[in-house]
Amino acid sequence: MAAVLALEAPLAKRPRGRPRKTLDERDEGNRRQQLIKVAARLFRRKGFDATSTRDIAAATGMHSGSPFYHFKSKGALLCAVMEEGMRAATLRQTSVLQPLDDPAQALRRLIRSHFDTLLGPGRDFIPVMLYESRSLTARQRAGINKLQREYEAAWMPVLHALAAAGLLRADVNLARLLIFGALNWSVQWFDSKKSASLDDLTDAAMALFVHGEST
Amino acid sequence: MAAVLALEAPLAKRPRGRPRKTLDERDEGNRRQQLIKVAARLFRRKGFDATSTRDIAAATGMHSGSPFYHFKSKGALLCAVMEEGMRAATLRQTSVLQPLDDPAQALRRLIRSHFDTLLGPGRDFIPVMLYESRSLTARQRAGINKLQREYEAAWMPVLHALAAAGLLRADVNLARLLIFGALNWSVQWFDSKKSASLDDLTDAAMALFVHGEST
DNA sequence: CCTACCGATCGGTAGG
DNA sequence: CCTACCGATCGGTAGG
Repeated sequence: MAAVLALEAPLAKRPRGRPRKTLDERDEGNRRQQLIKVAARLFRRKGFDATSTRDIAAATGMHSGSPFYHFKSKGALLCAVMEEGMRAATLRQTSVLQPLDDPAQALRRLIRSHFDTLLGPGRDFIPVMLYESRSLTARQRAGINKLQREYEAAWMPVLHALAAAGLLRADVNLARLLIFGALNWSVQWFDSKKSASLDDLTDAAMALFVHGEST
Repeated sequence: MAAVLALEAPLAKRPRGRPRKTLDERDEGNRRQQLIKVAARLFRRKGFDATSTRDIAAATGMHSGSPFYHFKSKGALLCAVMEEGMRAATLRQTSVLQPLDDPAQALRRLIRSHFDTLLGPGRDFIPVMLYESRSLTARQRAGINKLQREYEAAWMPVLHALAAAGLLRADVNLARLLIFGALNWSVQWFDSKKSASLDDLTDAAMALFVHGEST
C-alpha cells in the first residue's frame, strides 16, 4: 500500500499549478534550457526591457517567481542566452572549415555559416546578442566580447590571404568590420518567406566583397 | 506703476521651478526642439524603454509631467526624433549630389554623407531610428519607412549605373541591403577618438564594394 | 508648464 | 518550483 502511494504520488501532485506540458517534456534539469530558449524568442521579438520575467515564466509554464530559482537575475538570463548563442555559432563555424579550401572558398563557407547562425530557423540567440548587449553589466559584456573575438579570429587569416592575392581591397580590419556589418544587418530585413535563400545571400555577399573574375 | 509691474512680471516669476537655462535659451517655442534633442541623446545612450520621461524632463530642465504638454505620449516623442533625423539626413544627402559626377564619384559622396549622418558629432537621431523602430506603432513605422524609402531612392540609379559598368557585382537590391548594413553597423563600433576618420571609412567602403582598377 | 496624484507593472525575495 | 508579497518606478492625467 505504501509502495503504491509512493509510485502514484508524482502523478497525484501534478495539477497544482497552471497547465503543464506533458510529463515527458518536463524532464527535470532541462527547465533551465527551456527558459533560455523561451527568453531568447521573447527578447528578440519584444526586446529585453519590454519583456517581463513574468512573460518568460508564463511562456515556459512556470509561475512568476520561478525563473529566479534558475537564474539570479533577469540580466543573468540574458547573458546565458548570448553565451548559448555564441557556443552554438562557434561550433557551427568550426565544423564547416575545411583544410584544403582556397581563401575564397573558406570565406564563402564562413559567410554561409554566419548567415545560418543569424537567419536559420529558430535562431534567436545571436540577434539578441547583437541588439541587447547594452543591457549587460560591464563584466558580462567583457565575457561575451571574448567569445566574439574568438569567433572572429577564424576570419582574419582568410581575409589576409584574400588581401594578399588582391581579391580583397581595403584595410583588412576595416573590411572585417564592414563585412560583419553587412551580414549582421540582415537580421533587420531578411524574410525567410521571401524569395532570396541563404545561398542567394551568400552568393551576393561574395560577389560584392571579393574582386576578380568570378568566385 | 502698472506699466513697471507689467514689464518686470516675467522676471519676477521665473525662479519658481528648478534651475533653468538663461532666458536667452528658453526662447519659448524651442522647448519642443530641446525635448527632441535631449530625448535623442538619452534614447541612444540607454535605449527607449530604459529612458523614462522623467529622465528626459529633468535633462531638459522641466518637471516630470511637462513633456506631455508638448508630446501626447513617449512614443510620439520617439517618432519625432526619427522624423527630425530623416529630415536632416535627406537634406544633407541632397545637398551633396552633383549632376556631373560619374557613378563611382556619386557613390562616394552618398557613402560619405551617410557616414556623416550616422557618425558626425552630436548625431543621435538616426542611430535611434535604426535601433528603436520596434517601439513605434504600426502607423508610425509606416511613416518612417516612407522617409527611408525616399532617402534610399537616390542610391538606386547610382548602383544600377555601377552594375551596368561592371563595377558592382551582385544583384543590385541585395547589394543595396548589404551596403547599407555595412555602413549602418558602424554605429556599433565607430569611435571618433580612434584613428580612422570618416574619410578613411569612406575609402575602405569604396575599395571593398567597387570593383575595377582603382576608385 | 507645474503640482499632485493614480493605476499598473516590474524585478526580486522569503518561506515553504 | 509555488505563494504571497514588497518597494520602486513608470507613463500619463486633471486641474490649475
